[in-house]
Amino acid sequence: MSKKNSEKKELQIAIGKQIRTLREKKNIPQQVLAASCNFEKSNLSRLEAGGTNPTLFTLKKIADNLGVTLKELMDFEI
Amino acid sequence: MSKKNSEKKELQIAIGKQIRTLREKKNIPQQVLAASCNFEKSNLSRLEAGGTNPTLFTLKKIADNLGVTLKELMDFEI
DNA sequence: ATAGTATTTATCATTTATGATAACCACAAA
DNA sequence: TTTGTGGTTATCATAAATGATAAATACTAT
Repeated sequence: MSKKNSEKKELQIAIGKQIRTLREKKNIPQQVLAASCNFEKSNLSRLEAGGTNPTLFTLKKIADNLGVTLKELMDFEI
Repeated sequence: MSKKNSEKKELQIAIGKQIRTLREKKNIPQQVLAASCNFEKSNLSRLEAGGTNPTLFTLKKIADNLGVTLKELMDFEI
């Protein structure tokens, strides 16, 4: 695995944790957040686990449905 | 075109403008930023024009090479 | 006119995010 | 036990982001 790809993976894990943290802070189940974002719970689980490199639009839907701005969603460490 | 897709397009245009604004503020040519991010100038042009919905990793590379945080990169309207 | 720099646009191949479904695990409550 | 809730994991197809190349436009300077 190249350096590039491990950086990518780290980033995915970081955003996943950030989403999970914000979601749990609001006591919203994955199912509920996923539904309001119009995606499957399985796919949100994958995202929170760091399994994908989300697009901006995906992040925007999540931010909106968590009641935070994109800027706030991006406020996490490396 | 669905509402969903026009929202997506608006978002793409907004992030494109934001990247261009930050890049021009630093007087960095597309070519140079693209090279430091390891992608083609043509693809950066496409991105700044709102032609794609970038992934988080792409945004991170751009933020890093513009000398801003992801949070700062996401500080734009809509 | 020519050369150099910056950008745009089009196109095509490849990789990957997302959509979608299903089966599974853990736990608590009836 | 069974039912319900919350979450995970695997898999597959499809849409789309990215990689890569080429050609065109625009503008400046020599």
